[in-house]
This record gives sequence, structure tokens and C-alpha cells, in this order.
Amino acid sequence: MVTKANRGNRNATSEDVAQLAGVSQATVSRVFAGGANVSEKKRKKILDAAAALEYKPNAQARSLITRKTMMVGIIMRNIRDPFYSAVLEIFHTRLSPLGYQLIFNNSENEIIEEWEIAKLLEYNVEGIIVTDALLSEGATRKLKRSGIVSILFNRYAEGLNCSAVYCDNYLAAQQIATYLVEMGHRTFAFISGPRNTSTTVDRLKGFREVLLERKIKDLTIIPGTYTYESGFQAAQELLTRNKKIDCIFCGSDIIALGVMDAARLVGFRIPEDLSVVGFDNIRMLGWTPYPLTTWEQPLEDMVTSTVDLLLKEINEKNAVPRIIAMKGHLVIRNTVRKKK
Amino acid sequence: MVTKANRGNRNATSEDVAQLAGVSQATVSRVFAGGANVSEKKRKKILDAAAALEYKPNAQARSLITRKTMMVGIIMRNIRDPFYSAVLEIFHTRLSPLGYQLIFNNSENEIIEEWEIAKLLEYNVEGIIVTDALLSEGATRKLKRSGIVSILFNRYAEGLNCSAVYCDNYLAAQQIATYLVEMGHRTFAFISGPRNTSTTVDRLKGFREVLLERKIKDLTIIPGTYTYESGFQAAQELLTRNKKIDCIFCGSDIIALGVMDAARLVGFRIPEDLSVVGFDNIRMLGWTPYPLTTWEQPLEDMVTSTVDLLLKEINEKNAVPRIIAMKGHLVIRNTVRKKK
DNA sequence: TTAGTTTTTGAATACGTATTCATTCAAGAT
DNA sequence: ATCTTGAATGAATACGTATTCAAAAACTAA
Repeated sequence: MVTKANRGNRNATSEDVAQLAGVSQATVSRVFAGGANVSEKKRKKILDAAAALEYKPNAQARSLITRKTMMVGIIMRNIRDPFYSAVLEIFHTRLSPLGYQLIFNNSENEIIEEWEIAKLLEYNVEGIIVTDALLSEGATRKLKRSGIVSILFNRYAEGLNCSAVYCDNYLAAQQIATYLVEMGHRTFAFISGPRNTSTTVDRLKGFREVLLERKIKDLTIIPGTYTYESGFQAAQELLTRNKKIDCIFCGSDIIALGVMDAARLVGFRIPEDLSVVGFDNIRMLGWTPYPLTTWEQPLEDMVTSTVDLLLKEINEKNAVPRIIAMKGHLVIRNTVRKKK
Repeated sequence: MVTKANRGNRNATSEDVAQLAGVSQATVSRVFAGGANVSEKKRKKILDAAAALEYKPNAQARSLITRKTMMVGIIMRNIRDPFYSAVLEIFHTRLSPLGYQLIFNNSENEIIEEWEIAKLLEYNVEGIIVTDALLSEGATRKLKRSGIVSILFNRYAEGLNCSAVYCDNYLAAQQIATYLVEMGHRTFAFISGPRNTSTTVDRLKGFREVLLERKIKDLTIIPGTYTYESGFQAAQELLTRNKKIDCIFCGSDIIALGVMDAARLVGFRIPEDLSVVGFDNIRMLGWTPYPLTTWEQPLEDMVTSTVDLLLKEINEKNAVPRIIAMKGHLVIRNTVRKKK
């Protein structure tokens, strides 16, 4: 038998609570939505009734009326890279206390197309964070028209009308190059991520500029995919050529690990025979086989900025997209040969 | 001016589409909800109108009426462990094509309490997956009462009335122990995860049984936390004692990496001076410094089983909780000394 | 006391969809 | 032509909440 009390085993609603507490549904709502004035006496009664019925507000019904879902979508590439696992963890740590739920999406694509955000649109997320990838023009337009904020993390695109937070790769590459040259290196290789991404382009630009200034021309470029295997394979190629190479600059730490393992396998000692520099400063670098000199991305700060930007754009309708570059710094360990 | 057409910049609704197509809202709904019969002529008109207005169904409104949110919560510990990054990726790969959205939650707790699932309840997820942790009794009861399915991944609890999918640790430990004894080892250490978890208890049981059978009593147990640092430190302790140890069995690959690095640092060669066995078979083990012999968990199959179970319990009201053990197998690489 | 002010409250409504129910429509059988 | 049947449709309703509006209640000041 379905009585008023058990409602066929459905969860209690504000209506049920109202009935038990002897008030109207509106008053119950006022208690749980916060803000509005409710007399202490009734508030207490309502809270008691709610506890008795194990009442919890229904998020779907709520967002239907408030037009706020308090959900954010995150689309990640390369979640298996420890750098990005950390990114995800930190995003959750930041967003959860603000009451946002995080809808996780994995993608293997360099550019996120419309079909990949379709479900997030249906669910009316308030914002979308994209890490290590771009949004297609179509996707960006669609988001804009739907009034959904989007932010690129660790990538940016000039014409795209989309906010971004990234590590200043141009500056980083300049400083890395300067350091390497000062340490006496003359012939370089750069194992990058995919071509034509802001990350790769900026790093290449910064690195090249420094070399040009010093009249060094010896730079081999091998685009890769930010994976261990990609680094391993590129290094094998590089090191079995006739040409001697002083130093390999890697687009990510994971690439660098592949490079180091490949190099050691062919008999190169690091840093005596070959210097290696990474990028990211993932936690693993504290592990003994990989004392990698690298560029630390200010991960926590980058996430904080991203979340700030997200909130700002969610609240300020028509905010102008911003692109924020963050600095980072060189972490010197033990994979770059000292000056002779 | 707010006209019928632009509705103050809100997204188009089924009502808008209906109006433009010259049909009723009900018919529009029938087209998008699928199943029901609609004449080809009108269907075409509706789809055209929907495309013109960029209509997409509103998930919140839909779930309010269908009582299905098509959302699943996942609560993960140790997301930085590559094993669990992979787990997350695979869960997404499996669930996404089924139309489920994945709400990601991170937790550092061994036991998930009620407050950690509260938001997921408000959002009416249809199920909750918990990896590498348990649900508290209170949380389990609450979920049950709310009609939300919960499944433990890689843990189980006897009395908890909660489904689980895990790797048969008892069996695994038995086979590992057998292998190690046959290889001639006699003194052992086991660096486990946290005490009193099913994982640790089962492995210990299996390992001990085999040793007992062979009258070997030399087993030192050090509980840890499934981290590199935990393994590193435990190994340092173990190896600087007077007591000689043949072989260390590690609760996870990541622990084993810490152990190997610590051992090498103290001058032990692996496997000549010390054998090490891991658990999980994470991808990193293909990397050259860590040719770890380990137990492979059938990751893909475990996720598949978990998803199957999840769907089954979501659809069959009152399904009996099931606990599924999966087998896995030994992967022999190069960190266990061969029989003399 | 009374008039005026503020706070508290409930009835009614809207959010955007799926579904029920009754009605219309088209087609096939006689 | 009529009757029967099944498909196609629209009107109305429900899902569970927040919010508006007007009424009621509780204070304040005189």
C-alpha cells in the first residue's frame, strides 16, 4: 500500500517535509535554499522533519528553476600522464568545496569537436575545462551561443575567443636554452609534443631565439606525442645517427624518461655523454633513477587561476575571454652536464 | 525585446521546436525520447526545426520525469597512482557509450563516510563506484535506502551488503609465494597496503599458507600506504637491519618501485642480492629501469564486470549484491632471482 | 490603544520534459 | 459504402523545486 508517508519508496520531497512539519512547501524550500527569512521555531521543526525523512533537495529540480546546475565538465587528454592525474586531483580539490560537481570526460583528440561536448551541453554544465587540447571553432561557437564558459588549460589559441591558462612556454624555453648554452652545450635536439600546438610553437620560438643570438644553429626537432614511448623512440633514432648530440630538450617529463632509458640502453651515460631536460616536474622525478633537470609548472597556481577565471566568467555574463600565462621555474637536478 | 523566437537568449525548448514545426510539444518529445511512433513527415519537420534552433533536450527536466539521471558517481583514492588513472580512463571509455555521465570525486579516506556521498545523492546518481576504499556502514545504508547502487572496485567487505569486483588476492598471493619458494627463496618480507583491508588480509593469508605448507616461517610484514615513498622507506628499514632478506613482496607496483630504488641505493643488486615482486602490472613496468616481476590484474575485464554489475543492479530493483573475484596472472620479468 | 512598519508565511506559478488518455486519422476488410 | 483496427496526435498532467505576490503576523512607535 502506498501511503502518504512512504510514497511508494520514493525519496522524501520538500512537500513531504512540509506536511510533517506542518508548514507549506515554500517555507521548506526557503530553509534549504538559504538566504530567506524563516522564524527560528519553524526552521527547527522543518530541520527535524527533514532529518526524520532523510530529506535532501533534488538537484535536478533545483537547477531547473535556478538555471544553475553547479556542474562543470572537464575534458582531459593523457589522463595517464601523472602530470594530468595531478591536475585532475587538484581541480577536484578546488571545485568541490565551492559546491561544483565535476563531470569527467576523456578524449584522445588534439581538437575537441562538437560531438564530444554534446552531452555536456544537454546536462547544462556551467563551464567546461579542457586540458592539453583545443576546442574546434564549431565547438567554441556552440558553447558561446549556449552561454557556457570554456577554458583551456595548458593550451591557448589566438583567434579562438576562449579563455586559457597556461605556463609561459616561450619564457621557459628561453631560460632553459640559456642555461643549457651556459653549461657549454652546442648541439641540441627538441622532442616536442604535436606540431602546431601553442605549446610546441612557443617553446620552439623561445629556444630558437636564444640559440640564434649565440649563433648556434644545431637544433634537431622531432615532434612526438607526450608519451614515454614517443620519447624512447625519438631518442633511439637520434642517438643512432652519426651526428653527435649534446643535449635533448623534452616537451614533457614523461618524454624525458623515455629518452633517458633509451639513451642508457645504447650505452650513453647521463649527463656525461648526454644531457636531458624535461618539462612539468612531475612527482616521479624525485625517484632515484630519474634525477631530471626540468621546468616546473606552477601547477597549483595554474589550477587556482583557472578556477578563478571560470567563476568570474560564469558570474559576469559577457566577460571578455582572458589568456593568462604563468611563469614556473627551472629545477636543477642531475641530468645536465656541468660547464667544462 | 524578448520575442517568442529569442526568448531572452535562453536555449530553445521542445515547445519552441513544436511551434516552429507546427506540431505539439508532445510530438517533439516523442521524437527525441525515441521509441514512440511519429509519422515520417512530421519527424522530418521537427528535426529540421530542432536543427535550426539548435535544440537539445534538457537533461535535468528529462530526468525529473523519467527518474533516470544517467549519471554515475566515481569516488577514487590514489588517482595519482597510474593504476588508478588507467582505471578511470577505462571506466569512462565503458560508460560513455552507454550514455552515462561520470561525476568524479577524489577522496583520501580509507572509508568513505556519508558526508562524502551527500552531494552525489542530491544529484541522484544512479550508482556509485568506489575504488580502493570502502563505504562506511552508514553510507551503505543510506545508499540502499535511497535506491542507489554501489559497487566497490578492488576491495570488498563481508558484512557490508554491497557488491564488489576485485582481483582474487588470496589466489594471487598463493601463486606468487609458490613461485618464489620454487625459485629458492626462504626469507620474505611483505610490504602491504593498510592493515585490515580485504586486499591486505587476503594476500597475507594466501602467502602465509604456502609458506606454512613448506615450513617456512621467515616473513616480515610492514604495512604501508601504496605509495612510492612508503615502499622506499620500508625497504630502507628492512635492508639496513642485520637480518638478511631474500625477497620482498610488494602490495603494489608503485611500492615495488620505491623498494627497488631504495635497495639499489644501499648497494643491493636486483635480482642478484634481492628479489622483488609487485602487484598490478602498470604500464610503467615496460620501462627499462623497472623490469618488475608482478601480478597482472585483469584491469579491462574488472572494469567490464563492474559496469555489467552496475547496469544489472540499476535495472533489477532488489538485485542481491554480488562479490566477484577475478583471477589475473603472474608476469615474469627480471626482478626475481632464478633457482640456484 | 492604534497606526505603521517589517518579518514571516502560503498559494500559485514556472522551469522543460515524458507520459497518459482520449481523440483523430488513415487504411484495410467486408 | 460501412465497420474495424491500429497508428498518430494533442491536451493535460506530473516530476520537485524556487520564487513572486499578496496576505497574515509580529513588532514599533506614538
